[in-house]
Amino acid sequence: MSSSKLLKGSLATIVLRLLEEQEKMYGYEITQKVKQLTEGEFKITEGALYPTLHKLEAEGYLTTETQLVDGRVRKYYSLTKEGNAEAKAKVSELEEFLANLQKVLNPKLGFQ
Amino acid sequence: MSSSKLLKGSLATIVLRLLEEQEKMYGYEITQKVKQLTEGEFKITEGALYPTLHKLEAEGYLTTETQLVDGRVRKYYSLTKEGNAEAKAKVSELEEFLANLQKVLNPKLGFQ
DNA sequence: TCTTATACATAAGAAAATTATGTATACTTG
DNA sequence: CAAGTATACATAATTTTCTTATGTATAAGA
Repeated sequence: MSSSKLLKGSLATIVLRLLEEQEKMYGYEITQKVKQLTEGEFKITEGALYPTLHKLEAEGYLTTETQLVDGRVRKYYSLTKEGNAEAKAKVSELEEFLANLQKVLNPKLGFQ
Repeated sequence: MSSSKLLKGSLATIVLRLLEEQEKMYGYEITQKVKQLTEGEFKITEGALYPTLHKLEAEGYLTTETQLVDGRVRKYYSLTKEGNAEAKAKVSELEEFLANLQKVLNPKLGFQ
């Protein structure tokens, strides 16, 4: 994820979350969707995305299906049953993390 | 930061933010403060914290002052003028990042 | 006396990015 | 029609930022 180099470790969660919302997505589509949702702020790099997709597939969370569209290959990814559970787990783990991060960033009440 | 291995890249921001709130803090104190603010959820490891403090000092964002308290050495860190600006910059950068992350995690309205 | 807490530090290794590079097709524009 | 941009995949080298392990040292509590 470029454009801020923050939040390393959230890419897999983002991918899983998007696939909860949309049955099948291919890599390039994911980069464009994230770009669109964040109005250009997040730019997922291919060097980060493809290894992440391959890893999630190797772990059994995603399955693939290749299609030829307009003379170009597209590799569609979908959640497996385990991937669905993993998506829920990762998203709530991330949300808990973000809630705790807020506590540290806004410690107004925490300091006496 | 242990306990979730998420959010790599936010530790320096957390340190700068805490020092905005509290003039002087020493390393161990920072680990305890974060632990307290997150009710034990974030455990900043020394292997992550000390190199981060040293880097921020080398970059001119922090100054140090060593004190001997109860027979033990404490190295207090404070924000420099540049550190103050960097703290504001890093915190708002992180907050923008979090806002964008929310857009991706809750894309209900983004999908047609 | 032994364990836990306080307090610093560094080194080896792992994880997860960035940056660079490569291949290939389709579309647009001068 | 040539060149650049967009689409679409992939991998390798490097960098950043952690975790884990280790080391030193003092103080307090059991």
